[in-house]
Order: sequence, then C-alpha cells, then structure tokens
Amino acid sequence: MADPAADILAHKLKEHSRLNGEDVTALERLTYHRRLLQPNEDFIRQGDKPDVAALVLSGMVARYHLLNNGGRQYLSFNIKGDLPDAQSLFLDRMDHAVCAVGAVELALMPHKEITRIFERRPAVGFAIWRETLIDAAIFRETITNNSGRATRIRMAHLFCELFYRAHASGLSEGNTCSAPLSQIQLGEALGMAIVTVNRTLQSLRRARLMEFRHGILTVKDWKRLVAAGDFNPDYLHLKREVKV
Amino acid sequence: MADPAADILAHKLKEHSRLNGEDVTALERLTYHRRLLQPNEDFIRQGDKPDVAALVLSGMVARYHLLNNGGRQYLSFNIKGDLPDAQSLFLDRMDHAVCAVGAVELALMPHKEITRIFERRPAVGFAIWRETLIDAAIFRETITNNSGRATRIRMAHLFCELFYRAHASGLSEGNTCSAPLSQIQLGEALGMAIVTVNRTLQSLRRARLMEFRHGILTVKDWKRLVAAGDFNPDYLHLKREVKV
DNA sequence: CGGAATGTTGATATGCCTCAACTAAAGTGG
DNA sequence: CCACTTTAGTTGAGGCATATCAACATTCCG
Repeated sequence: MADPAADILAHKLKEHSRLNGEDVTALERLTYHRRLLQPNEDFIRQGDKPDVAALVLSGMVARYHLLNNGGRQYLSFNIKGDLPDAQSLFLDRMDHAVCAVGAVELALMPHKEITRIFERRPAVGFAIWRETLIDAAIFRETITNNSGRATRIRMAHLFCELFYRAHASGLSEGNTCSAPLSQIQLGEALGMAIVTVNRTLQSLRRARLMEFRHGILTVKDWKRLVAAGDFNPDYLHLKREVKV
Repeated sequence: MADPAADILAHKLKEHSRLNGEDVTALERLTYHRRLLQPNEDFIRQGDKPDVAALVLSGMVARYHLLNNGGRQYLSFNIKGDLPDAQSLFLDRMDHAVCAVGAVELALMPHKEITRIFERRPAVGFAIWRETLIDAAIFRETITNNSGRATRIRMAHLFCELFYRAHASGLSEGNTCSAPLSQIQLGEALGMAIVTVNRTLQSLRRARLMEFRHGILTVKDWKRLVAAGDFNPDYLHLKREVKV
C-alpha cells in the first residue's frame, strides 16, 4: 500500500503537470519520514544544508528572512501538498528559514532518492521544476504586492491568494479557510506596522469583504474582495480554472 | 567553430554548476538566433507563450509587472549570461514582461532543442534549473529589500547587488559598472517616488559611498556601501567567493 | 534649434509608524 | 480551578518619512 504522502504529492503536481502511471509509481516508492512541528517551531534555519526535502501534509509553514535589525520578513506561506524547500535539491545552503505556523505535519524525502527518480522519470523532475517555478512566480507577485500596492489592496491581495490556493487544493470549507497567522505575522509578511494591520483588517471587515479571526479567514464577498485586492490568479499557473 | 553565445552560456552556468566537456558540447550544438533590442523595447509581454528562451549577450534587460493603476513594478534586472525567461521552458504563459534597458543583444534558443538536451545531459538541465532557483532567491531578497528595509538601505542594497553581479560576471571596470537605468526606473524597482530616489541618491553620494550618473554606477567605498545596504551576497549562491 | 524626457529643488500634505495605555485571550503553576 | 503572567489584539494621539504638487534646470534627441 502506498504512503498517503505520495498521493498528496502526486495530486499536487497534477494541479499543473501531467504525470503518467509510472511517474506516480516512482513517487510511491519514495521513503517518507514523518515529522511533527509545534506552532512556531523552526524546521530549517538560514545557512542549513538539508539532505531531505519536505512535503507539507497538514497545517501551514512559512518561509522567512531574518533582518539585520532583528526583524523578520515572511516571504511566502505553504500549505498541504507544497514543497517549501524543494530548492535545496540544487542549492546547497538555505538562504532563508522555514518555520511552522500552527501545528504542522511534514513528510521528509531524501534528496538522493528524489534525484534518482529524475534519471528514469524526467517528467517527475519537470513537474517539481515547474513547482519551483510557480514558487518564483508567487515571489514575483509578492514583490509587486508589497512594493507597488497601497496597504488595503496589499492585504486584500494576500488573503485572496491564501484563499484561492487553499480552495484550489481542496482545503477551503465553504467560504472559509484556515490561516493560523497572528496580526504580528501579517505585518511581517506585508511590511506593515501591527497597528496598521489591525486597522486595515477592520476596514475590510466593515466593508463586508472578509473577516479574519482566530486564524480563520471568512470570505464575505469574493468578487469584491478580488477587486479590492487587484487579484488575478494567472500567476499561480494552475492547469484548470478554479471556481470560487 | 562554436557560437560565442554558447561560451557565454557555459561560462555563466559554471558560476554555480559543474559541467563536463560533453555538457558544454551539447550547449555548443544549440541554435542561437541573434536579436537586437532598442532601449525600452519590450521583448516579451505578459500573457505571451514563448517557444524560445533568451540569453543576454550584452546590455541589460528588466522584468516587470504592469499594475492595474497603470504603474509598473520592476522585478529584477538581468545582464550578460542571464536567462531572463528560462521559466518559459515549463510555464506556458508569461506572468510578467521583459524589456530592454538600454540597447541589448540577445541570443534566442528554441525550447525544443533545450529540453532535448535534458534527456542526454541531465547535468545541463540541473544547471539551468539551478539558474532559475537562484533567480527565485534574488526575488526573495527583493521582497525583503522592498518590504523590510528603509529607503536608503534599500537603494544601497540594490546597487550592491547590481555591482556584485556585474563584477562576478567580469563586467565591472575598476570600481564602475554599467546600469543604464533612469531615476524613474529605480523608483519603479524600489517602490519609491522619484523625488525620494533623487534625494536618496544624493545622500549616498554626499556620504561618499557611491555615485550614479548617466547609467554608470561608481562605487566609492565598497565596504561602507555593503554596510549601508545590509548586503550579504550569500543569496546569490555563487560557487566561488567573489572579491570586490 | 525646439520640444520632450529626465533630473533637481522647495513646499505641502498625508499615510503610516511610533508610542502609550488598555482589553482580551491564552498559557502556566500553585 | 483560579490567580498570575504573558501574548495578542484594540484604540487614541502625535510625529515623521515619504508621497504629492509645483516650478525650474538640464540633458537628450529629432
């Protein structure tokens, strides 16, 4: 019987790539080591040299930079099916850290086993490559979001992305999804002071676009939230249209 | 005789990856079509579906997003040896545009020929994959730079990166390098108003850290510029130490 | 030489950060 | 289980950095 982690991985890669039966079989033969993370626990630190790659099975992880002034800059958030450190397959040292947001379950796969698959099943390699390219596309969008958009638009955009990606991966429940972030963390992701985060959240709530409480995002009016966030999901490069 | 473009490509990939003689031979057998771009000319637009990948032979190209409000957000700048649209090998549609900054010479290589190399020379595929991963690392650093750092640090960091990368590719001349950007473009890269760009440049010049005039960056005091920009080149993932 | 784009300077406005105080919730130990 | 401590969230006031506006200088380019 195949490890359920293999299903999660195969399912995720099929969101954007084509895999045949043998490709999936190769994924099923990988070794998956379980690891549980406490909320806020660091999984990888800047400078580490991992020899395994992680697959998120449940919960949310965050990638971040430490700033010289002691601050923290969140770079992206990853959910079930994501490979937050796939880059470590080809970049020796981590240039950023990865931590758990809320409780997290990971599956760890040895680099050597993964790269060995690439020799016989190039399509698997291309799918994971594509996964890292989508990652990069999300980083680009974040540059634009954090540099070029006003605070309210910026925050709406982040929540659009979080909900859309959760929804596309089947993790939304009705008009809600889990995002166990504090306002402090939102500020460190969006480059805003906490006070501003708080007031911007209130503004979005008063406008009946969305609510965010206790780590639960509730979308009240998707269409207007998308408009308020200048959100266009093309950059996520999903194979199928995702209806919200 | 091999196309000089092949040398440029092989040389670039060797900045971070190991290639053997056969790998280089494979690169030499690629078809390289020349294309010249005028200053400011768009090479690819958002939504395009390229079937060739570009190699920068000379000059500088910029990748950018168009904003809904008509503005422009520059995402990164690429110089000789860079592959600004390598992602198009595996992502159908461009989620951003690429334009020339100053006059540019490109070599275009058919996607099909490149992916055919991957079958026989996986090391070439991994090297180009690594190239796209370094790209992503630079995007991450840009998120941090534009979201988490004050204007003066932010600008110093950008110039550190531009100089360091030019220097690593052998494109610096003494303590200067070419960066044919206008102050308007700097503002659109850093998320600053033009007036602020102008005054921040003056501040860096008065402090005798650097000068930027007529598209020429002159480093007056590298050590202090690095300190002023919180610059640490680890994120560029170069194989060798680069002494400035 | 004239017109457009870019760069420079000064003055003003404002969005957001900082500071501060307080409330609410969550986690801890007796 | 409840006092206690800590962390997260909320509200108000004030100041500063940076955007915006406006005028002018300079360079570029036809």
